[in-house]
Amino acid sequence: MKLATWNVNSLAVRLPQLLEWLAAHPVDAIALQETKLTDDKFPHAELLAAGWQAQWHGQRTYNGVALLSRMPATAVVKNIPGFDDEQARVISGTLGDLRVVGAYFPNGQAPGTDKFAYKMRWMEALRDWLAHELSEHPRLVLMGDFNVAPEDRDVYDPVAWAGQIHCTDEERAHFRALQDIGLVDAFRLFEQPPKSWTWWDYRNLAFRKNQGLRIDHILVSPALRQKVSACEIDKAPRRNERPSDHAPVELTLR
DNA sequence: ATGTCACCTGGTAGGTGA
Repeated sequence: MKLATWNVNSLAVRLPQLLEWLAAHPVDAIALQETKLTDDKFPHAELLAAGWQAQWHGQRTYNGVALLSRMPATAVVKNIPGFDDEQARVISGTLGDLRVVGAYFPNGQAPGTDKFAYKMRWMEALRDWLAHELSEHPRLVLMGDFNVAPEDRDVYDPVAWAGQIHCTDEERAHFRALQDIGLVDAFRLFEQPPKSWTWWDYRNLAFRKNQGLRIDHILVSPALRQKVSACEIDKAPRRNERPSDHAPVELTLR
């Protein structure tokens, strides 16, 4: 069983690259973020023609998430139940005996802003909801663009980024709160190359200089931890012409 | 290098968000 997550930064622009990547990577499901499409514009016919079932939750201009899978997802839930939110950021579904939660965490802009406060509220609501979900779905995967670099080793220049958005103590505390309910960062279950990032700014020749952050993650529940056999970042799509600023992350389960 | 990209409005440029 293989799962993946990818912030495509506009599915309208990136659909050909997504289909190309999926054709070369035999995943069973992929969570997408920043589709930036209203639901009526979602390319479900094109995806179906390529063999992909899809569930989606979009909005105009910003955000938007989707869950593509070879088998149809059941018990689909959009956003965080009980958390009133106009932004489309979460989509969940069941695949076999696996509960999959795909999420696009708020960016947060900068500490002290309203958007940062929203990010903190949102992460707290996600954690509270997932604590309950885990009791009903022991085999659960949370994956997506977390917009949090959990540790200094997830940042190309931790000194320059200290206290900056994605790297603040508050964001990292909320990330640890997800770990406190049992979720495990699958990437860190394995020895990984140093300077492993999932996002590189479009500006400043950041990708060429490998100046990035690891902010896209796949977290697994305790029941799945022993089943994880690999977790890898695929940098290759970041070298495409007109790439997303994020790379996909892939998980292999026994 | 405040260096790009995507999307919107309302156009052939400027603002917002990331």
